[in-house]
Amino acid sequence: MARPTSPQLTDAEQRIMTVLWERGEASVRDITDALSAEHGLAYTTVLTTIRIMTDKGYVGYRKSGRAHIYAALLSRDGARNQALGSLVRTLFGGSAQSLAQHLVRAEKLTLDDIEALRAAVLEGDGTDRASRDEDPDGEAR
Amino acid sequence: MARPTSPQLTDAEQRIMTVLWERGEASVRDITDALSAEHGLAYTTVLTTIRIMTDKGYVGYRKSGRAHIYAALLSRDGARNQALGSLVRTLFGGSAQSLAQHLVRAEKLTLDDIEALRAAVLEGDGTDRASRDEDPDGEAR
DNA sequence: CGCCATCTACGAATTCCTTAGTTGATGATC
DNA sequence: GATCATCAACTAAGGAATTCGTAGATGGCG
Repeated sequence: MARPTSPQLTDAEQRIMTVLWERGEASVRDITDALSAEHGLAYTTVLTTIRIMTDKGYVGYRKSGRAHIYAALLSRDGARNQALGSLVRTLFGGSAQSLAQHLVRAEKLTLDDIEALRAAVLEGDGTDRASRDEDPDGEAR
Repeated sequence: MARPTSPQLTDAEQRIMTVLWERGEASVRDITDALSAEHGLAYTTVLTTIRIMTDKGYVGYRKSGRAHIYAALLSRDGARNQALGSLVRTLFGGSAQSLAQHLVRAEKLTLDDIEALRAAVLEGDGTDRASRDEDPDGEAR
């Protein structure tokens, strides 16, 4: 009767995932170094967090000598879908359109941005979608 | 050295906030009844949660007889900005445009939706923005 | 006026998250 | 081959979040 396990990535998990998504693979040392710029985390802190992420099935690893080389098992696109879906559901009544309107009202989207959106939807309206190069994601396993 | 206080609304807080935003005002009994459909929460659970929210300054109340009538001190728009900003920062490299492109690729935005966005940005490009009736928010205190 | 229902306040129990230290194994270096 | 550095595993600690029970106050009704 306590807090249930979050279905979302926690902050610490998010930080590590971002590094993995950017690099494809990384050792705990790599991650610790990459995060040391902004967050001065101890090596063991990263190690513990990534062990939990392994338990949760978020990351996998292969052995390279004594070290483990980790890689994301969740795609960035999947995480984006998950997070966006949750946000749309809880704060925007389930309407992605409502979210987009909010971005416009908050002036986070310019007219040029919207033109680019239209170009994207017109280009990808056929049978082949998700084959664009706008943002090189898709490194799911 | 522990988890820092979340700057975001937690799940339980989010649920209650939604009720308050929809109703404007509500007693603990009202909220408990409203949430009983989906979540079978005990009266005291809601009471405790809303007490914490009061401590955090998220909600205020007025006394009505023996009961407290609560109201949100955070606007839904403010919460949306906060949550969206955080999401864009962590998962979309700070680019709202990138988020919007993701919605298009995931087919969450139709061409009509995008046309509506353009209409909105064209309409509200002057000095008067946030005076639209698309979505009746804005019930900040 | 006394009883009952309802409300708030307080705190307990539990799980989770975050951070980090200690320990034992393992590979490299000399 | 012995020592030293590095790595994973285990342990620990403390605060946050979520849930709900108990107790005291208070207002309504007979």
